[in-house]
Amino acid sequence: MAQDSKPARRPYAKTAERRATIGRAALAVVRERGHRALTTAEVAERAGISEATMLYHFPSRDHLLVAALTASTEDQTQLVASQALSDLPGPDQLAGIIARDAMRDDKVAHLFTALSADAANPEHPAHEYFQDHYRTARSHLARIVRARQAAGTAHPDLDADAIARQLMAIWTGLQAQWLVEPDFDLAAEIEVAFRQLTGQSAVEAKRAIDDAMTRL
Amino acid sequence: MAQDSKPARRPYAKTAERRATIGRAALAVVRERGHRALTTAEVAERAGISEATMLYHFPSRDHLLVAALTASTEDQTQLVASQALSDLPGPDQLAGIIARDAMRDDKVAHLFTALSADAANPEHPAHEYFQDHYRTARSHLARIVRARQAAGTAHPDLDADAIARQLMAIWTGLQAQWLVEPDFDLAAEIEVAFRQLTGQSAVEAKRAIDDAMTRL
DNA sequence: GTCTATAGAGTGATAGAC
DNA sequence: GTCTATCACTCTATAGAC
Repeated sequence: MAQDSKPARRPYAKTAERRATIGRAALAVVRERGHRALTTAEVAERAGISEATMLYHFPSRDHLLVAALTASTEDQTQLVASQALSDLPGPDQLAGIIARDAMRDDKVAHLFTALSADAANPEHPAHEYFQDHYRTARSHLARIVRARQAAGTAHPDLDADAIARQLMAIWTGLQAQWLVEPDFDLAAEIEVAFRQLTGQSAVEAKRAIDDAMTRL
Repeated sequence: MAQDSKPARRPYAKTAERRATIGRAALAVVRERGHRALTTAEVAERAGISEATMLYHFPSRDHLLVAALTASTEDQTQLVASQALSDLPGPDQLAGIIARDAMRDDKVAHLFTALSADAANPEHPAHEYFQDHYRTARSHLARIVRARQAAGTAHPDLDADAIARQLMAIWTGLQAQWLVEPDFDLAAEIEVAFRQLTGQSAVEAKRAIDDAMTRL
């Protein structure tokens, strides 16, 4: 591997910036019109560049939609961070915050659900995104569950990884139902389900047993 | 309402038949090529009619996809009925049977997930289908949960309707995850989650308490 | 109800200059 | 890296005769 005689160019910083700009523009379009109405032309216009240039950075419309989702994920992370939370926030609190945001603006949730379906195709740009997203979210949730187990507010026998997968499933599943029939409180239902699955009730049952034993 | 002088034509029986034929044809295409590759031309060819005629019965490709899903639902009902089940099969058993079928042939599951996303749009033909589907499936599951509560194999304090919604959510949510990363046993995970949510463990905990009390 | 034939229609994506 | 201009097009969906 011979070294190049010239110092390497580094346009990458600028590229990252531009990609971010395009991603925000795509997200803005999704929020205003919904992902179905997003066209490459409009995103390019919003980003202040030509369509061809944009397609240089994101080679297809689908890549653009994934970029919008990625930008939205950053916003959600910000949102959670902005909330004053206890030292050890439960999975239900985290999900509740994000779900309440989704209820205010369902366009992004709609995009999420649509792409999660496309992601089944390994060729689709959303495939890799969702592999990462699920993995990251699950490990995040599992860590929280383990912390709560250590703190005694979750049943110690639970398999944190298995529970994390279930939490993600019920979260996305309820959201998909809610998008079709928004006749229930999505955030509240998610919180209840999360508490049930993280074994709050099991812990209570165990405490009841312990109490009974103590009274012996 | 004056009566017609001529006896009314009744092409409707034939129409229903034809619609069924087209639905099966659409399902066949989905199973072989996946819903993304389905074209109106191929479905018409399989059904042995012209494309225009088919579009007379199903005015758009999306209607066709919904018809395929409907046909598949019939098959699932058949499948469940064909199994020798105990008098009071648990929700986990029912879902397990269908999920195991989905693992054998993921094309229909993929279609289901994709349309469930489209169903968020009230204009989309899948909207009504999914409203019905969710409602029907939930009431079915709720009935089973209530029966099990009566039989003492589910915790009596559970809200059957709320649980049913959670069951549907975790079912479809796990399936969506599995389509992206088929690295776990979908049916087994669904069964475990169903048992957890229908309060099997809560019942066990309660029994432990009762046992403890008895030993007093 | 069924068919032949047609065309709309929007859109994603590319070639090639600067 | 950026832009102008243009292509390529695959399907869907309709018009209108039988």
